[in-house]
Amino acid sequence: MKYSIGEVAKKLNLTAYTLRYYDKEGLIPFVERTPNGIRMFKESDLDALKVIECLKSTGMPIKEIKNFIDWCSEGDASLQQRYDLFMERKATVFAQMEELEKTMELIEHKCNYYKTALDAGTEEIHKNNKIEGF
Amino acid sequence: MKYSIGEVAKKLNLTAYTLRYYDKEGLIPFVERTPNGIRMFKESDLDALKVIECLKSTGMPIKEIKNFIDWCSEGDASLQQRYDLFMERKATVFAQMEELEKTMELIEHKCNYYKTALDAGTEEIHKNNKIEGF
DNA sequence: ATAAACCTTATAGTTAACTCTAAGTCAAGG
DNA sequence: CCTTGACTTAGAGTTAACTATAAGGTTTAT
Repeated sequence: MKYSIGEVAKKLNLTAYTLRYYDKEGLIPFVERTPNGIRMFKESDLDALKVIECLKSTGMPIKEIKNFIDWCSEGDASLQQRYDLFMERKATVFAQMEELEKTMELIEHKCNYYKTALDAGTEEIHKNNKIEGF
Repeated sequence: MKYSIGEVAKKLNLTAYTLRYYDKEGLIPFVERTPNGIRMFKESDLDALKVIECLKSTGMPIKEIKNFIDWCSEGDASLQQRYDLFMERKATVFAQMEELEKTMELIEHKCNYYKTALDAGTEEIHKNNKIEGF
């Protein structure tokens, strides 16, 4: 099964513009074309795009993702680099999770703060509390 | 205890440029000045900045954060809006956590994939596996 | 008293990641 | 045959969030 750029855009919740931009940036050099130049995405191309989106969601910039794509076409010589890359990403994502936990704690604290204030009808209820200044 | 813009920048791991930018965007209207116009940050201003950084880390754009800051100076009339804002943020952060879990799963899968390939000396080891295409 | 190290303003420049426009090609349906 | 709609390219425009510059003022240490 092959897909047009519009179909892939829909499937992956991207735009055709974005996919052409990725192509221009060298992220999807493996996508084949019809004789008249139209991109034909294979199933494996979709898998690759999912990995690209995964890396992007970890905050990796497109230029670094391109390095990884380049390594992929270098074959076994780059296996160590690619392993290292994912191990480093794993650490990054772990740090992001911890960061997000802390964010959640403050958000929940604020939810409670405003719930209490709302129940009391005024924020004054917190004004004695030296810890909660804002 | 009062702090200069440079001290606050260091404390919160921002730059003085960023803090002046926040001020220009109306994020910190409560920061007072010396008679000759120099910003003097109070302890409570640091707390406010921490909340701003927290909201920012949830992906909230600066203009929306400004709305919240405006609500804060409106007093009790905006308690409901502020409560709603944090409840909505809570849902957002929860969704981000779930997203990050999925990302982590794919990353860990890739770590294993490359570990196996590295041990075998070649990526060929995965070529029979129809599920793992990339 | 003079240089270093801060601060101020207004405004211009940068960066990443899109996002869109213009001009044109191509295949299918009425 | 001709229109519709999806595709192509090159290149320009957008946006958010900084980031830096220029020109100048103030405070502190020698």
